[in-house]
Amino acid sequence: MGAEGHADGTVGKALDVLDMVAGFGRPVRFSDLLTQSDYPKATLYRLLQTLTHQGMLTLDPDTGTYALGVRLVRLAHAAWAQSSLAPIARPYLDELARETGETIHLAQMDLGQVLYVDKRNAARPVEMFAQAGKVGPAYCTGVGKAMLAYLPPEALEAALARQSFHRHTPHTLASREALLAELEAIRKRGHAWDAEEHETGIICCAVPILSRGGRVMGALSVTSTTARTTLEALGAQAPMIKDIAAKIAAEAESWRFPEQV
Amino acid sequence: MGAEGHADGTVGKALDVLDMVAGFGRPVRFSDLLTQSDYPKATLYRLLQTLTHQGMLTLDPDTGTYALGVRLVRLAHAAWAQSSLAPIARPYLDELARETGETIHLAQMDLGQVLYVDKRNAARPVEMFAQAGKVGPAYCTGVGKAMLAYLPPEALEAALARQSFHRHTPHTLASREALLAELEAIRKRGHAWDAEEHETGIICCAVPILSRGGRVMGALSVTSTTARTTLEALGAQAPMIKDIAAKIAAEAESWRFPEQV
DNA sequence: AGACTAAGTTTCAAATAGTGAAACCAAACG
DNA sequence: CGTTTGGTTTCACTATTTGAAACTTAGTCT
Repeated sequence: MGAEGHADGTVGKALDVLDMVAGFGRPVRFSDLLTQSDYPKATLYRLLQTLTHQGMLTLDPDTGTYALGVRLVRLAHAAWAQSSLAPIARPYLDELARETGETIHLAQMDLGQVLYVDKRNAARPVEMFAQAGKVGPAYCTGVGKAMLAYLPPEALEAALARQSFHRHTPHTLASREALLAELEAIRKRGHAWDAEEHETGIICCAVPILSRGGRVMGALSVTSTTARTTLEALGAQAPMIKDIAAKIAAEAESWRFPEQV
Repeated sequence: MGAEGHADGTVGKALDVLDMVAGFGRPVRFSDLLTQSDYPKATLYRLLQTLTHQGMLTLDPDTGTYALGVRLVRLAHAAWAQSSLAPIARPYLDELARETGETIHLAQMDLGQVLYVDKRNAARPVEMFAQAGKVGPAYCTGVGKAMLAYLPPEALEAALARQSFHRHTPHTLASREALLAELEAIRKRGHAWDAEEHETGIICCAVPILSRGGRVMGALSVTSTTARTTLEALGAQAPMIKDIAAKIAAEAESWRFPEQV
């Protein structure tokens, strides 16, 4: 993590620092950040000061460590409520979870990565904050591939450039070419598989959530294990998943959902 | 909403804009923001552009409206996990909810306002994102007063300056003086009441979560209704609530929790 | 103790990035 | 078809940001 591309302006740098702090996943000291970043000492120092003053970071005076501030949590609540599909999709996810009894994921695209914005766990009650907000790779997950397949050329290109193509399992499509072929197949088929490409034993069936104009708004998936079911059996559910995705899309449409990269 | 005090530097302004967009609670057009803010057209325009480019905002090309971006959701996940008391307090909240059967709130201080970081609803299962992240007034809520009472002088002063002292109910302490007297009483008593000061019929008992050094880390409250119970009955629970708060504090201490304003 | 080192904070002139009034453009309106 | 409304771009002016280096603590080692 860290070492972002090119941050435009002071704001970009500040946000970059924010990401960096987030990346550590624990309170960090000034010097930790200094070694990570390319910013010179004084610059980084002032950025941290500003962010702290703004409440985006908090500084523990005793240990001299920085952590993400609560202002972020507040902003995020608003972000989740207004900018993600989650609040709209909520009742539909419940329905799908009831119908299938499997794990449900709702995801959106965030800078070439998959961002899970909501989830239903087969057994447990929902625990949102703890689950949503996680990110995952796009090239080897059902939701990721479902979205990639319907991205417009430039956006796809940008997303592909950000894929790492790590071979998680023997089934992972670990090259650009293999992935492109699969995307073509997904467009033909209308839904995406995850055939143990990310984790052995885990399979899923995913469909994109498309606006009327064909814009990718997100993706929806039903996940299970090879122990419990097969790809074919999951595939039988595809029409229902597609149906739910369409309902979500229709409702989101009326909210005129903004474009995702 | 909007019209923040004085934003230091470009970063401050950008974050200010972010807050403003969040404040609307729906996608906003450029001109909506323009009328709200004091920033001149061009400045606001460039800020929006930068934020959009950074993924903190998204711009719907069709409607020309801005909404909070998904990057925030991602950041928030990290913030919630690493910087709030919530993950630590989780099991204790469960315990308290089981014991009391009432609604439980866990809050922290955010720029003079109360930020709810977790919640247990008497009946329903937890629904985090939808509930946490909300803010409320400090001067007329149990958790707010519990925290104010133990703030160091300068921080209290800063917080007081941000209170609006709106008279929500006939019981609201709607002046600085009345509030200060109550804070003194809270310190004596060791816990705070909300005696229908925010909403008629709603009462609660709240205690601060204090670090070993006496720093305010957050507050914990048990809420009920006048229909179901009385302040006195709630007061009987105070020792237990305090006990749980102490446990949370102790565990947080080992994580060396950072200072809150 | 005294000398060394690591970690964080401050300085200051140079350079860059941000500012905002005003001009411009485009689409919607009457 | 001229006008208004809403959004984008320009450009000279300025304030902010920059970062090497100097400085200050607070530990550590001998």
